[in-house]
Amino acid sequence: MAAPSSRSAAAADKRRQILDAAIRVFARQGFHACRVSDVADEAGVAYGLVYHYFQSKEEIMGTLFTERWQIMLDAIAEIDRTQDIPARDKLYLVASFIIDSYRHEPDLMKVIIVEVTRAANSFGRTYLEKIREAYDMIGQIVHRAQQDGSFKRDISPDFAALVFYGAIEQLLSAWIFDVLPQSDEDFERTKDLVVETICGGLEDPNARAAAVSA
Amino acid sequence: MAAPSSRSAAAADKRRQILDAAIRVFARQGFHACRVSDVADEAGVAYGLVYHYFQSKEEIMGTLFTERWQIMLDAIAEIDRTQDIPARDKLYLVASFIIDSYRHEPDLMKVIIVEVTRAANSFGRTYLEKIREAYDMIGQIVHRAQQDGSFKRDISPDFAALVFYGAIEQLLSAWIFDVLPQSDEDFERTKDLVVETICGGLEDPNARAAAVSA
Amino acid sequence: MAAPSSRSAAAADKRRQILDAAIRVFARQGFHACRVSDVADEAGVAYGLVYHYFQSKEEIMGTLFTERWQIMLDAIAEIDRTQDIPARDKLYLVASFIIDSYRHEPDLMKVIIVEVTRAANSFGRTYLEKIREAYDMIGQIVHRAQQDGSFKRDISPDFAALVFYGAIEQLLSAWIFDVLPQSDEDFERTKDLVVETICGGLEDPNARAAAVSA
Amino acid sequence: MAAPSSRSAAAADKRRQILDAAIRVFARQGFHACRVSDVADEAGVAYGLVYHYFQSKEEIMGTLFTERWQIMLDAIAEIDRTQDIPARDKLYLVASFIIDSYRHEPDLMKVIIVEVTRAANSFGRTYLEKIREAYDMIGQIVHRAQQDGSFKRDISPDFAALVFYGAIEQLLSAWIFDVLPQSDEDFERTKDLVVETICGGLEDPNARAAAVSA
DNA sequence: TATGAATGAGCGTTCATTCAT
DNA sequence: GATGAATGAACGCTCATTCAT
Repeated sequence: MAAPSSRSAAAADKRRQILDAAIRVFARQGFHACRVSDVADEAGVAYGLVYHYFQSKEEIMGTLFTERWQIMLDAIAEIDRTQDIPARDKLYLVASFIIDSYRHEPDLMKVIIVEVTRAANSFGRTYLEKIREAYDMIGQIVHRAQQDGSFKRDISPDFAALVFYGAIEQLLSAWIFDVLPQSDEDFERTKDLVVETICGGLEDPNARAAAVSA
Repeated sequence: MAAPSSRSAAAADKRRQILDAAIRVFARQGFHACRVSDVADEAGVAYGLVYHYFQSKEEIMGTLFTERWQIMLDAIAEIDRTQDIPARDKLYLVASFIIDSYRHEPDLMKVIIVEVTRAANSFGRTYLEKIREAYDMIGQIVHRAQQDGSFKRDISPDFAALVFYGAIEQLLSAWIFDVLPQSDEDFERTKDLVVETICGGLEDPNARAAAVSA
Repeated sequence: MAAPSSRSAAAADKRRQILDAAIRVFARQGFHACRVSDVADEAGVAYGLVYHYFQSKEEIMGTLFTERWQIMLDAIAEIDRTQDIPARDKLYLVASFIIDSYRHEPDLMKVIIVEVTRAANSFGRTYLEKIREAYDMIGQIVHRAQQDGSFKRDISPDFAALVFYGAIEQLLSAWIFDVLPQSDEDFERTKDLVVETICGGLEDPNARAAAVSA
Repeated sequence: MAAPSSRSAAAADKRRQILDAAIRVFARQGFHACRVSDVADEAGVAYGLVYHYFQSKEEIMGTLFTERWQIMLDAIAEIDRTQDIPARDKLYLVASFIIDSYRHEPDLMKVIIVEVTRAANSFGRTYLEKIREAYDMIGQIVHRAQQDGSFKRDISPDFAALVFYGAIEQLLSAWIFDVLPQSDEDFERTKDLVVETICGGLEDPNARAAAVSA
């Protein structure tokens, strides 16, 4: 394909600059605490240009969320589509994708988590349907695992999805709040542990078996 | 008369009226989207009276959170203090207390969850220490269960606490978003299931055993 | 005369307490920057009691000014009435009275100078007539001195009064601003010097005489 | 075209419009009694534009004072720098400059005198150092006159400066209060008289000589 | 007389959005 | 596309004053 004309390429650049600046500013100050001029300043563009590319401050946030969330939805769908791997491994891949997203783009993920998925009074409500698509796909994974007998059937898939996603989001929040260490090793161990906790449970099966047999 | 002096009683009443009104208004409109005058109107008092009892809009929120969160901390401490009941049952009681809090005071719990514990850019940061006290106590319960052998030792107590609390908060969020049914039966089943999921895991132990033995 | 009943005496006490507190508060914070409650707190009385004794915050200021200014007017009138002392000595007595007023009641004088006589946009306008009475009396002293030949006739008495009073007020301002030393000796020397300056002039008469004779 | 670029010229115009409007509004209503919207209305600009050019209402006042006071300081410095004119003539030029400032820009000078130099509790304190620079320069003029023998040495230059400036300010206040006539002739005569009073004194030297010789 | 809770108008400031150039 | 001046509605907070007790 032919490269876009330099004019539109430059335009796309400016638009991207604004979005990238918004990620940093929203992450640093929070959506409500920052001004549109802060975004423009961070992007190094004129105030009014923000309104040339976006209808409103909200639209910037919406663009950031929609772009990124769709990437995650696609990734989960891809994971789910893969045949012949156990549900536990699929959940591991989902956790892995989300945690790596945070690892590689902490500002963007912070913004999405803090300002959208956990903000029930503002964007959370607005993008509820998109957010739920993620839960639904996770629920699908659980559902199939129950069909093939690997997961217990007494926990509804939707419920399991909420618990699984809630656990991951809480871990991301802890990183965002800077109350958990964030080395590469920590990220990797967290992937294992969250899946182990949700799939395997906290209880020691031997202890239980022992208690039963006793 | 048994009633307290009419003066101080009336004063306390007005303060309470304002706090109760704030719960409803914050729950309905969100902290940032509502005005102080909305709270005053809802309480049926003059604008200025709000500032007679509270220094700022923030202080109202802080008062609501601190009051209620302390009740929860006390309840968890009490549960933890009880001897001779299994960790799983302690976690059940914790989940039960939180879920019943929501059941009986949904507006207040909505406000606390949405505006404080999940609001990393505003009150969440401010009250981080208080919030973490809850995680710590849950972590203590897990820690003792690992000591007595009932819980596996390969998951750190702090990690387990985050997962457990995150799961519950996500369930509350689902109710707040009105995407889960909220009958008494639903609340009761949720208590069981969240504990069963976190403690027992999603996987079918028999399937695993079968797979292993196969 | 019989003493007032204890009730009215107590009442007078409270009123006085409020006035004295107002002097301190107005001096410390300024009339506009302080609240009525600051005055009540300083006086150790209930908020509402201030409004029992005074119609408004302005009335407190007015009372303070009127009380004190009248004392000064009476003093100047008394000085002026005295026969057989030179005009220069009368002006010395006037300067002395004002400076001693500041020496003994700096807060009260600060309030009167800063909040009334120099506040052209508020109380200064309101009490203009009372303020001018002081100028007029000083003008009278000058006028008589011109009649008896001790003062030159080419400077109008009103003009001379403005200059004389303006000089004193500027000196008080310097003390209020704390840019001039305030020992008893400083106060005494100032009395002499301000009169010497205004009556005798800054120029060295010998130098002038020498220049003329040269 | 000889005019500056329309953009920056327009911008500068608006800023000037606001400052000029502020002079009129502050003079008419007083700084504290007027609202920012009064200034905007008087300037014929939108409310928010005031905050585009100035950080706060206080900054407008500060800008007006600083601009104008510096002009006066420069003028006094220039007068002081002139060689070979008697101190009395230098003081005449200083008085002349200040009085002409009032004559030509009465609103601005009213604002500066009433809201800054005589407002010990607000701007007066803030700009104390700048205000004192004027006194210091006047004191310098007196100091040199004492060195060359034309002025008596028993009055400290700082003291003389306060008396001189205080006298002028009191005269300006009288004009501001509208209690002195303000024809061109009045302004001119006042220049002479204030210098004659302060330098030559109120007393008739002949009378004194006569008294002494008698 | 004494209290302090109750009232509500008023104002400085912010900032998303628009628009002329 | 790009700029940044211009707009004005909105809101938190203050505080003089009133009033029920």
